[in-house]
Amino acid sequence: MSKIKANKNGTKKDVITKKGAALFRKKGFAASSMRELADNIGVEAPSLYNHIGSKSEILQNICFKVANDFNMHLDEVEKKQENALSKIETLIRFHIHMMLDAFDEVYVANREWKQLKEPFLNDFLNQRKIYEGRLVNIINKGISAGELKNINPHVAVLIILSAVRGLEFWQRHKKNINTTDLETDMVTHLLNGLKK
Amino acid sequence: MSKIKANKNGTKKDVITKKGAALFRKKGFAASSMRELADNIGVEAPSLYNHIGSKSEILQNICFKVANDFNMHLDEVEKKQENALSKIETLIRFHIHMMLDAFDEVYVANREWKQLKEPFLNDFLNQRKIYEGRLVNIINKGISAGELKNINPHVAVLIILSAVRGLEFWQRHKKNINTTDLETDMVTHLLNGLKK
DNA sequence: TAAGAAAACTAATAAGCGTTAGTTTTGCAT
DNA sequence: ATGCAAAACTAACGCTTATTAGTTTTCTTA
Repeated sequence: MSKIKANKNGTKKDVITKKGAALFRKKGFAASSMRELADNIGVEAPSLYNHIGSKSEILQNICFKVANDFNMHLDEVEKKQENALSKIETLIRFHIHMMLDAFDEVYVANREWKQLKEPFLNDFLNQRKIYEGRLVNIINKGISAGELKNINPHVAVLIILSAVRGLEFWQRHKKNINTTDLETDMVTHLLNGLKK
Repeated sequence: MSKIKANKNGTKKDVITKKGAALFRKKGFAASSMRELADNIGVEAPSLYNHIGSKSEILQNICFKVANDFNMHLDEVEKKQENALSKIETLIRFHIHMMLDAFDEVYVANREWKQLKEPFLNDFLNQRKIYEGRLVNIINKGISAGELKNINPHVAVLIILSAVRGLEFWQRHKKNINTTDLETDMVTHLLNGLKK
């Protein structure tokens, strides 16, 4: 068959996307070449075009897959009949897990979305704006219900998202800190900052 | 004289560095071209080479200027005869001010250092490692002195640096939140997380 | 005002880029 | 075994890139 291995868990396109995410994280999208990506896969650059349409399309697939994962999870959380604090905890834990489990993809979606072309750039930014708006809503409801401190919900979202994004540095400190410890530390610290 | 304006506060090289930081922040280093940078300054691309050696040198100047500012400030803080908590507060405030006052430069140093060439890449990473080590030391002393909670100092540094870096999103939310309010909010929140 | 230096310009180069065209190889189904 | 489709290959295109060479303009200074 082909040289690009397509195991049961993914098509060849998936392999390219995965390797692309790893490369783009290491070197940045613009500084990565199709030739280098192909080399990492063990194939010549033009062969990639049997499976993908363009370099930009790889970035699109990465960014929108990540965005979709977060959106879908938020859908579920919103449906639940829980108080705001529980919802926020669930969301924080999901963010942490995404960061640890799909590190390359989340990292690229966070830092390389600028390189998306229109109309995808606009679409992506819009989705993120909406996502953050939904988070703000949850916090607002928590404040109204007397669950949370009367803080600026935008600031709260900013702090939470920033803290979780800090896990981008994770690789550098892996040796010094235990993973599950960090998760619980982070959750409790962030939640304590919100609780009334 | 020349078309590149050199006012009393900066040489022409400084102008190029400043405009470079702005461009690299907006589009990323690798996705920025010398032609576009020259265009932003109002000059042809080859003219830039009367003032700088290479594109890469611009990035080096940005990154090491930022690193130097942080290192020199930390030198001063370490000299002071203060408790750990005060030192940390001073440092947090400095980070926030750097982020707000030299936004483009700090942003680029934070996100585009990967594009540095050797030996500068190694040098930069080394400096950052040492800087973080010194922060860890301050926190460790605070713990020993009974000033701070007995937390993992690496986690503490991670959280502080991440939170401050979150100000990268600042531009998007400027309308919603007051600047000085944010600073005090951030300082108190971060310090409360450390205090015993 | 003339001389010299600083800094702009135009033109060009070599290298690398994403991508296409055309061909050959590979692997599966009959 | 044979035929077909998928996917690899080589070669090459047109474009953009950072940068250099050589020349002209601009400003400073005496």
